[in-house]
Amino acid sequence: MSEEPGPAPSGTVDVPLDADAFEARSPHTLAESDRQHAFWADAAADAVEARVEAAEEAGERDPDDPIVVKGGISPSGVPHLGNMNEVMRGYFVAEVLRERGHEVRQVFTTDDRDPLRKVPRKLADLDGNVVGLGEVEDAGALGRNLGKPYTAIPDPFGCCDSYGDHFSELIRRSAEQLGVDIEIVSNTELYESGRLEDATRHVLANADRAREVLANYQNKVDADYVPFNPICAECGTVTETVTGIDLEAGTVDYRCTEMEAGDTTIGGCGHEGTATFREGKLPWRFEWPAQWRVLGVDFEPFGKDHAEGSWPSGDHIARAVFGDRPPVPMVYEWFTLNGEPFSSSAGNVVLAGEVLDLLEREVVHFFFAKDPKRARDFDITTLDQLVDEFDRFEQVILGEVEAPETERERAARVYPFVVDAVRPERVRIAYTFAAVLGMTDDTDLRETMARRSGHIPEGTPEWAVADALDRVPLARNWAVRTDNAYNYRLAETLPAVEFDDDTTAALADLADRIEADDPDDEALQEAIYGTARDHGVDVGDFFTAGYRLFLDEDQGPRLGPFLAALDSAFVVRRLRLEG
RNA sequence: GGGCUGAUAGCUCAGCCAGGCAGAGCGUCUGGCUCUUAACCAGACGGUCGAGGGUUCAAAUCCCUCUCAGCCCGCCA
Repeated sequence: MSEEPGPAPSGTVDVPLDADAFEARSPHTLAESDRQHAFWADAAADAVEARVEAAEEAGERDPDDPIVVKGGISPSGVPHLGNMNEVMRGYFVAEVLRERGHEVRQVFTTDDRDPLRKVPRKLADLDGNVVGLGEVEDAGALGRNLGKPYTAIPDPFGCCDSYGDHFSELIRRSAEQLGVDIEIVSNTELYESGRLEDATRHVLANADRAREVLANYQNKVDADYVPFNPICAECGTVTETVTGIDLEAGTVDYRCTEMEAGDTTIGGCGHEGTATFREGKLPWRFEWPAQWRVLGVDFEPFGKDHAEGSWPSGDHIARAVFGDRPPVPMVYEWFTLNGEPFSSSAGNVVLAGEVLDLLEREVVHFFFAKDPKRARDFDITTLDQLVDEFDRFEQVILGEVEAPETERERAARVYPFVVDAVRPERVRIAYTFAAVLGMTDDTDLRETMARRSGHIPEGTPEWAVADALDRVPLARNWAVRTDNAYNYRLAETLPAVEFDDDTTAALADLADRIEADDPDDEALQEAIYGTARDHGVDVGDFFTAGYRLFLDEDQGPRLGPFLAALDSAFVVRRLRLEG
């Protein structure tokens, strides 16, 4: 197998093939930004605008074309919150560019032609419920499909056309739940439709150049290396032994040999055949630049794992092999979950949908709007702190609290990208208190308690009341999930209690006072103290008796306002130990 | 071993580009509210800005060295 070396592709003549002479662009775009911004997405947007301008001046790009922001992952398993960086980081840059008057498309490649390299231990159904491998119908089928593209493997849940489609659908749903409109592009579809055919032909036509450049980054590249992996027509695995190339016909000849896949070696079937350029895939290091070319990508964020390997080689290959201008890169740090790395196999995952059962979308956006250069822990036990931080951030921009100049500037710039609309009349119930309100499922009672406690001021518009109360089920879910100090439940029926005679008499007395005067929250609080004193009951013990009676706990929220907010007939009955 | 990125109050984080009094919130403590009770108000406590050195009138900020953590330096993606 030998190719005529041919002339260098246009646009690549000045690009050195040696990595020492090439000098890849640093992907740490934010750190290198020459302008200070309150919001990191502005710094990224500056770089994108500079790229677009340069490309237009060079005649490489039509000024009428929209700017393209891309992200992408393999649909290899459960798409967790950390994976959503690929969606959310690009989203903020896209929104900033839109605000600056650009038309922007946010595309997302699902790299579904990648081969399955190991059997996942955890899967998730389309509703986002994580299940163990053993819980699906034919778990063994996955093991028999090692080495095949995700889109060529049956969906273990039987609901989608393939394994790849299943997890791509989960990614799509997650993005939708986060309120981000992405155009999902199936990599398999790019190959099968022929959209990647020219790029594939180009790489193979310049195979010497491709080899020489990639050899800077990967040791296994030798004279026999062919930058194309055909799919075996016999066994369906992605294989790598190419024995001949026919550029004219757009085919390669191959022999299906064994292939290293992580720790395991996937045996080839030995089949010898011919595959078209649509029946295989480019190796990742070429595929990424090929996607940039075909989709016209201007900006691409990626995790720190790509910063030192894939990015420099991708930058180099785009320029030296394709003669293309690579997109503006941006490295983001990874998240951890509850202090540990996200790990599907260890079960340390949380999906976007699950998070949205605990937090308003705005709060999740707020989390993703923080500086991507910093590794962050998403700690479920302290979500109240995150929400408090968001609430304050909101109060700062609305001028409701004093704050240092820098904090005000940052809030003013970032806030509009985090919320759907800036609504000064909105009301937030403190997250922990919202969790406490979740002690009852009675929504009217929740509202009454929120109003009486001052969390919902007089004159709040109806929509704002409804929005504020929407936090209650979220905070309740959190309290239940973490089983923390805010996990109260209003005792629907009389708990098993035993009080001494003085306490019983005092409770009955308190019932009488409530029945007679219908005291407001402060008056009721006073009445509790007064009653305890009158009957010679220790105040602390009396409060505990109250919490026992209504919550079946030893502690609780401020008792006066709490009881005042409840239906008084119910309170009287309970105090008399009648039910 | 080499490279990249990060480290600021108990916790969550601003400030660093372009040097100018060490900041915010939460938590804690104290006090207030006729009142031990997770909602409210006031105040206080809390710092070797990871360590050391250099430049400078002045360093969290700029430079160098080091420590720790994550990632990359096989293959794959």
